[in-house]
Amino acid sequence: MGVIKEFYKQYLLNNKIRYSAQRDKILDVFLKMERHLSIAQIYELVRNKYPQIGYTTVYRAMNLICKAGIAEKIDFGDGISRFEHKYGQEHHDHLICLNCGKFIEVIDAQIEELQRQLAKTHKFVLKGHKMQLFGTCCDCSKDIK
Amino acid sequence: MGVIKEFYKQYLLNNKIRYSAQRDKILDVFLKMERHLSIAQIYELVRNKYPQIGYTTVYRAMNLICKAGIAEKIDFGDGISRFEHKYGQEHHDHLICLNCGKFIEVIDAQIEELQRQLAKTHKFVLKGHKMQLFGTCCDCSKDIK
DNA sequence: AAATAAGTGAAAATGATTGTCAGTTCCATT
DNA sequence: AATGGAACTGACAATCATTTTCACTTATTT
Ligand SMILES: [Mn+2]
Ligand SMILES: [Mn+2]
Ligand SMILES: [Zn+2]
Ligand SMILES: [Zn+2]
Repeated sequence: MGVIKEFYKQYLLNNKIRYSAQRDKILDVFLKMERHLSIAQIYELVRNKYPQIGYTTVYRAMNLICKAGIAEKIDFGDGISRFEHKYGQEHHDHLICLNCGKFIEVIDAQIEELQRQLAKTHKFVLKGHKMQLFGTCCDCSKDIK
Repeated sequence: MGVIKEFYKQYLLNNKIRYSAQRDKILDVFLKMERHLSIAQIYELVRNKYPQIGYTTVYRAMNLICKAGIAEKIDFGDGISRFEHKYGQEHHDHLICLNCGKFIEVIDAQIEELQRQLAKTHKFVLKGHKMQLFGTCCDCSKDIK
């Protein structure tokens, strides 16, 4: 059994939440999936393997998985929440292509440090941040030109 | 007549869009208002002065004002769009208090420069960015402690 | 003035997300 | 093993911000 599943079970145990068959299957799907899928896409994957599981249950399970710290809900500003892996992943931000929707995960230690300083300057206790750079990716720049 | 209103009229003229009484009044309200108001709040202000103007018209007018480059729609991730002044304003990002909702407008030249470099590194043609720092503001830190 | 185009506002539609609730499953206690 | 309560499920309804529709009015052009 994977370490993440053990971690999840422990989280549920600590919070007196049951580890149901549905939650197990949805976690499996999430752990195997590509990054940044929407609920609709995750539900589609779930439905292929376990057609009896409902949409609402996927919603609830994903919210639980987020609360446990295994997934993170991300918002690219298009009204659709996407989920990405969080457990054991380092923090990163996103470069998003406005043309094809592709995105690149980026991390810049200098920016992160400057963000901390900026918060300090304004006497904010920093809890997190969101940074998204929008533009045209390398491939799309060629096409457009 | 203010320079912004002239600019708006010119934008509408260039795009063969009429300058209606409603659009005029909604622009007036927007130009006088505080920053970062939602549609519901803008509509409330509009309704006080011009009770005959409908909610839908406010929506449409604000979208136009955005397209003209006079307002900018901002998304703090809570499902509600807010609008801020853009004409003649310098770009800035936001520090947002998770406790009281207050926010501070910030700009950091070093971060902006590093963002440009980061995009360049990944061969992205940068069009814009969104950066929000979340935390607890100075006042709320006191209260919580 | 007539014809055409654009704008308005009330109401309905949309779409993502959350709440409800009757039926089911799980667990601890007898 | 039986039972009673708590948690869970899934279909459906509700919510809420935003967009679309459409009959009607207003402005512009011929
Ligand atoms: Mn990512
Ligand atoms: Mn601002
Ligand atoms: Zn692209
Ligand atoms: Zn605060």
